[in-house]
Amino acid sequence: MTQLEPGAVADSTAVETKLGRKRDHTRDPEILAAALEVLAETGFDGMTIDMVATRAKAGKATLYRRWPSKNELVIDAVACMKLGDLDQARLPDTGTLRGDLVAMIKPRSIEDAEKKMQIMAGLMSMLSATPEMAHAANNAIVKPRAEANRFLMQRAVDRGEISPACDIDTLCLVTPSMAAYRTLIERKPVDRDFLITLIDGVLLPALGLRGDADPAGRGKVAPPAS
Amino acid sequence: MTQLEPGAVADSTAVETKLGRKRDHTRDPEILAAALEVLAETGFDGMTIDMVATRAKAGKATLYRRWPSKNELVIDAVACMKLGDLDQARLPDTGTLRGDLVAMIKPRSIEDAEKKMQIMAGLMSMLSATPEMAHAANNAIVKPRAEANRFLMQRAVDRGEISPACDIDTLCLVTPSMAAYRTLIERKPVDRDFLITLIDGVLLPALGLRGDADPAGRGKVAPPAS
DNA sequence: AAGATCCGGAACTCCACAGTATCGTATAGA
DNA sequence: TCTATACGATACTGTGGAGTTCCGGATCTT
Repeated sequence: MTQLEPGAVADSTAVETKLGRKRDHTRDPEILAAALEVLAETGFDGMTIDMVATRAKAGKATLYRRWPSKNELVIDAVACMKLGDLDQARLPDTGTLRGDLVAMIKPRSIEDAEKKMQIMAGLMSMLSATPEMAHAANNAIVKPRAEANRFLMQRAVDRGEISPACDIDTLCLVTPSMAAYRTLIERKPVDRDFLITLIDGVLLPALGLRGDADPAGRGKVAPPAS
Repeated sequence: MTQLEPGAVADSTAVETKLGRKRDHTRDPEILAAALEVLAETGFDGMTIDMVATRAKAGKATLYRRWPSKNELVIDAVACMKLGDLDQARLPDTGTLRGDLVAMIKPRSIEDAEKKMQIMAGLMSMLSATPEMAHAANNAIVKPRAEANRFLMQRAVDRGEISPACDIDTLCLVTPSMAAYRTLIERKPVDRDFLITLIDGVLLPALGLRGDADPAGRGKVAPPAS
């Protein structure tokens, strides 16, 4: 094809080829992205190589030139998954733990997590058979979120907002676990209300803070932005 | 075959047949049990009708005489799944919430839950495509456990051990959710230590009780205003 | 322009499994 | 013993998808 849709992915086809022998497979990103999409929509078993190829506007042969099997392709796709904006440097810092936790609830973030959960659902059948897949999936999908929570909670400990005796290692998994459960099994939406309920009904009480009221004297409760 | 293994399932084949036209499919229980076993071991997509038939020492035709398709068989198997010993009448009553929660941790119960989780993992790929399956699975596998937790917590509220302001509806889902996450995604064992950690590190603190000690003052938790 | 390289598309093979059909046999009732 | 019924085993068919091969065309190199 001579031209690409302008909207989708930027034309990266004819970039590196001038380096003579350097011809790596420049279509990899599109293909991996397509694989993730199909994975989220149909699950691993429902997904066919043709679907991925078609979605990526690639030939099936191209996929097999790069990955030896469907399994490898999916593992690669999950491993190369972009992680979203969960870098510790970019996490909110509102002065209170509740403020931070609430500030992490953004439409963008929710949507991102939802898509990841769909992917996770599609991978479930594969997890028990392929341990490396289980590992890759956990690392790419849920661990980052748990780590972000742990960071926020640890900072709250450091500033004296919550007690160091709190079981942060366990508590930072509450939100990811219950969100996963809600999406994968209950099939209910993980929306803002649900997350607020988790924060005020589980996390903060467990940390010795009251739900949506300002605890001791520490000010700065971020207004739940409506 | 003339004889059956004595150990396995009691010979229920030649029981009802004397009722003339009453010949219902007396092998159903064995077949459904076999289906659940295979489901737990290989997942829905890896499971074949032959596996189930072989496991149940039945012919493939027998399965198709009873269920029109693989889908229906699995749905039936999950729906008919025995629920374990979670009847409210038989729940522990030790006098304290912590005592009750800890008393629910029994090897039998853990093992049972683990098997259910394996089945749930095998069903995941089916859930999005078959809503009735999602519903059946949730009802049969996790809801009973959440309901048991809710019952124990509500009793604790009634006896004044914890505040009525606590978000029991959410908290009764903490254990099932985090156990599911740990089994399905982290692939770690849900053992006694983990469950105790949940009770003392999340549930009781969130309910205003201290982890492993009895809160002398039993301070009423201030209701989340507004 | 000529040659080389890579890609998209499509046709092909092979195999596993869903679902069907057939047959021999065990059991129950007469 | 004779008949009927349900079952187990097995052979068979059809289909869908993994993986392979081939070809025409596009792009870059020389």
